[in-house]
Amino acid sequence: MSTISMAELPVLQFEDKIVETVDKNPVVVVIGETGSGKSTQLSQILHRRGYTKSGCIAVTQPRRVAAVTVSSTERFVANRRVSEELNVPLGDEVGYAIRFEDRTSEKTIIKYLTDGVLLRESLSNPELSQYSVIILDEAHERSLNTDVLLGLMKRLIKLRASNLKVLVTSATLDGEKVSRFFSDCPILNVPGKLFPVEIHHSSERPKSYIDACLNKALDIHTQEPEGDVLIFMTGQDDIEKLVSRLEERIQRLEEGSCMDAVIYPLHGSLPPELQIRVFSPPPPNCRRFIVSTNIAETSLTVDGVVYVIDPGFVKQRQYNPSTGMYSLDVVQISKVQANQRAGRAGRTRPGKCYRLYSSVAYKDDLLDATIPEIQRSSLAGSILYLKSLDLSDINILKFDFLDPPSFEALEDALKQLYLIDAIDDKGSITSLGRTMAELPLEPSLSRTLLEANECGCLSQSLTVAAMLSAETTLLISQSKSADKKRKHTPSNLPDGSGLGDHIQFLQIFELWHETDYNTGWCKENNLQVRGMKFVKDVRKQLCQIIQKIAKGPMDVKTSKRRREDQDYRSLRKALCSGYGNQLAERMLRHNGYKTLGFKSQLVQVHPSSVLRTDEEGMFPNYVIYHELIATTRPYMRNVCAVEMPWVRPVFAKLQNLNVSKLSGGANQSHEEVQPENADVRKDDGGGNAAPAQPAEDRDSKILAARERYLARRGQANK
DNA sequence: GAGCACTGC
Repeated sequence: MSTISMAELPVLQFEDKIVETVDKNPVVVVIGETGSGKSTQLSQILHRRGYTKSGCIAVTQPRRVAAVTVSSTERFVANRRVSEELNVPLGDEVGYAIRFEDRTSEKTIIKYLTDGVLLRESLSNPELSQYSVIILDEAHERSLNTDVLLGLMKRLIKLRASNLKVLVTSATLDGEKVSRFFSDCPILNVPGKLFPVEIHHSSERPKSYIDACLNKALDIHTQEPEGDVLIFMTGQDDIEKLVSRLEERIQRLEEGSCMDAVIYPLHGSLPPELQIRVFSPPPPNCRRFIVSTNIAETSLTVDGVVYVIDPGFVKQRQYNPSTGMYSLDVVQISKVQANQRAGRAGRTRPGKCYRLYSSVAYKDDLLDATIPEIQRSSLAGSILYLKSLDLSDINILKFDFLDPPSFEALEDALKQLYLIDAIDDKGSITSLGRTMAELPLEPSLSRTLLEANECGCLSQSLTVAAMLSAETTLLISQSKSADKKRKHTPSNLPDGSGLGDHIQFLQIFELWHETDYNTGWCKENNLQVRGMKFVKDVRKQLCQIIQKIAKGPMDVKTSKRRREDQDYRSLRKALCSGYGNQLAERMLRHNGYKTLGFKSQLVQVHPSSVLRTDEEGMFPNYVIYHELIATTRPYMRNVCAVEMPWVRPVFAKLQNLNVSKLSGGANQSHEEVQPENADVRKDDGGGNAAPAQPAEDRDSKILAARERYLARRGQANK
């Protein structure tokens, strides 16, 4: 609940300046710190000044409000506030659209939406002609979708120069860069409403972060006046360790020597009822310690925090396109993140932030901004999306990104798309690819769905795709101690008939379906109710889209498994069409696997898998995997037993792969794949953009990979 | 006995 009245919002003092700048320029960067009111006021200012006469105003956000915090009518904080201030019912003049929920009407003139939803709209209306203004809010968070949108906006303002205004809100540290991207457009600075935060740096890095956090927390508790403490850790493990040690040390403090304390862990896999504890105020004369992952950096705002302890690390997922493997690494945070964390101490009154690193380290070691997601992800989905837009004036490899992904990452995406028939051997999108782009799924799953439709197991594949979309949010996480207790009470959940995790996902959902989607059943089986409901929603949405594509009813009904397909052969075959490039072959005498994709690697089945071994203790000869993830070792996560002949068609395509053709021309040289307008961005100073590889190097790599593949294929055929 | 940070169409 905000206590700042409208008149106090800093952004309003700049109204004339903002309107004048927007009038004269197609794109404006707005640097507005927390509390400036930019999310709620920019749209209203432009509405007041007539910008809604020719269309509506879109305000995009990278995410909706965390599901645990809100009632069903507050998907965006800003959204509710704007409708109140304009004194109109939500969903009329002011509406919102998120996945599964469109609360807009013909009357809507200001529309809040996630950037993913705007991308979907753009698919059916590439010029986004209904909008006169598009505000990309929180663009500094640089989500994958925001980056795609930034590129599309740059293009769109050329096409709609006369009737479109774009506003991009950003952080202090990278506003210049965004401005350069948009041909040096003006930057407006709007101050925030945060209270001052005193920053204390350590003189050196501690040997143990947990110890250092522990000591700092106790110092605060014994020496500083009241106010809650927020501590940023990298993951559940460290959080649990710190929480238990902090509890122990605080108990040992002399009674009456300081106020009471409560300690709350906070991370995404915590059940909602434990997450919301941090929103209820503490009892009187009691200090709260919140030991949290990054979730408290942007997603959840905890009121009452006065002290922040920031060790300077975060766990980050990144994709390596040359191996097709994800890794989850602990990395240093960026300056933007460090400032965001510090700001969490100044929301209600002046605060303090203790950084467990030196000011020199802040200045010299930390990157200005976090490496954008687009440089850390597999791009198959985004590339397929862009291809389906039919931007005839641009080559996909020249698409103008604020931070271009590496050539390797683009090439990897093209190869993946080719192998699942989404693009042809010249790199043009196929009709299959167009259909795949309509589905809100990663391309490999879209492909599986379409194949399953041909094989008569569409319904099952819809379930698997939906379950995989929610997967990580399904199981309620157990702390280590609870895990030990559970060992003797084995799960009643089906085991995938030993065929692997995909099949288990299918069986779980079918069982839930038989209970008529009973929430008690979820709890009994240690499944997150929210996660399972999400699966149901995704499945429903996929059904609707599939039926729309097919222009008629399809067999999408969830049903008990049919007698004639006891071993799920059709489904597992269909999976091979989507995941043919993610096939692994077991080693001769042990349970390690080697992958048979572009680059062969030694990997293990993830310990959480339900894949079963045979009488001799061996796993199946071939499996397909959903993803490779390197944690302590390289693992295949979510595997499914398959048979070699099912994958042959994909292998035949691998053999004929000519990647230079896929990327738009056999003679394409290294220079040609630079983005358009490269001149504008030569000195973007980010240094994050990975350089494109020389063409000869690429070709020799591909040749070598092909030889290895042919050698393997010879063996496999024996 | 090893382990998944956080979002989203």
